[in-house]
Amino acid sequence: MSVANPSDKAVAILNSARALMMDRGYNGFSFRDVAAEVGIKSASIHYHYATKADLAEATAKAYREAFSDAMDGLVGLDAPATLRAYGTFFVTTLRDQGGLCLGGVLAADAITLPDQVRAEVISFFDTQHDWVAAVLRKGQAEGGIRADLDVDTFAKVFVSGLEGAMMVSRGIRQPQNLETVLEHLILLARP
Amino acid sequence: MSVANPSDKAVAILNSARALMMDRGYNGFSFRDVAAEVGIKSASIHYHYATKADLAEATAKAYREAFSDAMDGLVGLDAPATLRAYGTFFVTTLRDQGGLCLGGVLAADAITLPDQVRAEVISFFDTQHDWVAAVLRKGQAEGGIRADLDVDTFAKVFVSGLEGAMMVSRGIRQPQNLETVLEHLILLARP
DNA sequence: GTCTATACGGTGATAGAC
DNA sequence: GTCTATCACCGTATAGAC
Repeated sequence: MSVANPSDKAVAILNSARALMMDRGYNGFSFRDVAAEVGIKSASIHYHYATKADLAEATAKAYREAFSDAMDGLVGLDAPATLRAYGTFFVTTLRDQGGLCLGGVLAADAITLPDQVRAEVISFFDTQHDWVAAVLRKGQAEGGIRADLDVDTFAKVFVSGLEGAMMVSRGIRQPQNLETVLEHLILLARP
Repeated sequence: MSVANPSDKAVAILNSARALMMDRGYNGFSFRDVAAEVGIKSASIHYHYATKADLAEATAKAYREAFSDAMDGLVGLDAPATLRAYGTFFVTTLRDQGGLCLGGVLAADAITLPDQVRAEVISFFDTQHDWVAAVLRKGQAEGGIRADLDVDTFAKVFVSGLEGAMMVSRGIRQPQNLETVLEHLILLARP
């Protein structure tokens, strides 16, 4: 059922673009790739998204919002467990889809991105850094996080550590390396 | 002077390919880009390197060897200072050339890489992890590194943290963020 | 060693029929 | 909304003259 507002096809295109970009980056996917997955012709995609920049921008925005919703769903856990659940988003993506974080992929491609997509990347990491820092701050108050930690800086180490570990782990064909890095990062934050 | 063994042009092509790949990734540079920089036609590149895969492989191999030589030059420093000098390789690359580590860029592009290039990526990170772990182990013996640290795991956190921070820092247009992450990683390793 | 010329597939994008 | 047809590139790669 459901009335399907922004058109089912538009959503299908967005999902396909997201999966392809997480796998191969902005320069590694084409309208024809998306068309083949969705079951339409590449020309038809332009009806929903005028340009590749528009498609990538919409994809990045939807990803950022969905990621924020997922983070907001992490309640009722102490700080270390929250960090673990957050990191498990990355672990699951790599293990189940073989893909990277869309934010990280686009950051790597940043130089070649249209401005509007680049702006989404900046917004994505601002959100991530702020959210992780807030978790750490609460953890310090509860005693689960080292009291002498600079939370804003450690948040950046944590996020960049996970992003880098995703790429390196996939690159060296050792996906389980990501989990190792995640657990060690959490360990470093504990008292 | 100098007799110039592997042909000056071949070296110039390699250097151009390295800079372009560090900036835009494997799928973001072309034979025509290299040709324009070196001052020849793109067809002439094929005389030195038959295919793009061959060129990328040779570039990655030269990068890995040059990086190893640079690491071997870091002697006479204690462990924290060695880690700082190592991390400064990354900081300098980002600040002076605006480029990323070639290993990290290729890891991000790993899915789309020819096998021979992918193999170089694996070799690169094996070298990095082993070298950093050895520095940490020596540091533990000297007392400059936390004795309870799992050096093999922290080495991976350190390398992935720098790789991720390079991409994120450039992506959000805050290159100085890389230095912040580097210093914090060193701090976390100290007793 | 480098050139010109060219082959040939992939790419984003548009026009216009249905 | 989706299609076919087409465009104007750009990509790697090759053949053969110089």
